[in-house]
Amino acid sequence: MEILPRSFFDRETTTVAKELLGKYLVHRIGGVERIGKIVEVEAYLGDHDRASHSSRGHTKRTKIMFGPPGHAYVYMIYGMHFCMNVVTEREGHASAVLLRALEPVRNLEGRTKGPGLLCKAMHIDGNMNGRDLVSDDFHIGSAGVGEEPVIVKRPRIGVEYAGTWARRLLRFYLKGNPFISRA
DNA sequence: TGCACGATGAAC
DNA sequence: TTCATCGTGCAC
Repeated sequence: MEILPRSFFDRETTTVAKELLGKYLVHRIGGVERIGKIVEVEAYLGDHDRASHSSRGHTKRTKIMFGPPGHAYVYMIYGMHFCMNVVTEREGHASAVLLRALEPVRNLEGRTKGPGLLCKAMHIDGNMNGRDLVSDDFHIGSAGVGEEPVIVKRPRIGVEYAGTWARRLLRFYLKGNPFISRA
């Protein structure tokens, strides 16, 4: 398995989002290596995207999104769950890809369908915010070229407040995969 | 300093 | 459909 380089993330966000499908999220902590295949993601395009946290501007919470690509943006939602994003595009362009569901591959216990459950199963919490994903113990891995996946495009979940941005087809998942958070 | 509200998940 | 639960952003 090959660690994806920073150049992978330094590209247009929807391209990165679609190409993350079928890749592997790897997290090694406390001597345990956990691996899950990414099967569902959402793209958040930048501070012009009304559904994106970065649309509020450069704040303490969103500063990671404004930073260089290839880093983890992890935030707490509803006071009890964590969600993980991968920061994309050049520094200053506040875009990211939310990881929504994983197919368990190695050492994953519990469910992985949904951004909060995914983080729990991978032992990802607020301490991981800002971590560089181009690293040995926390990264996205590629198992090499496989056959071209069939990708389904849908509106993003839980962003109804975002006006026309709520209708954009920026949620992507692998067609037919049983670990999608919801059809 | 106070307050409304989530890029959710689970229970009912 | 309702609710748990708290950090963030913005109003005052």
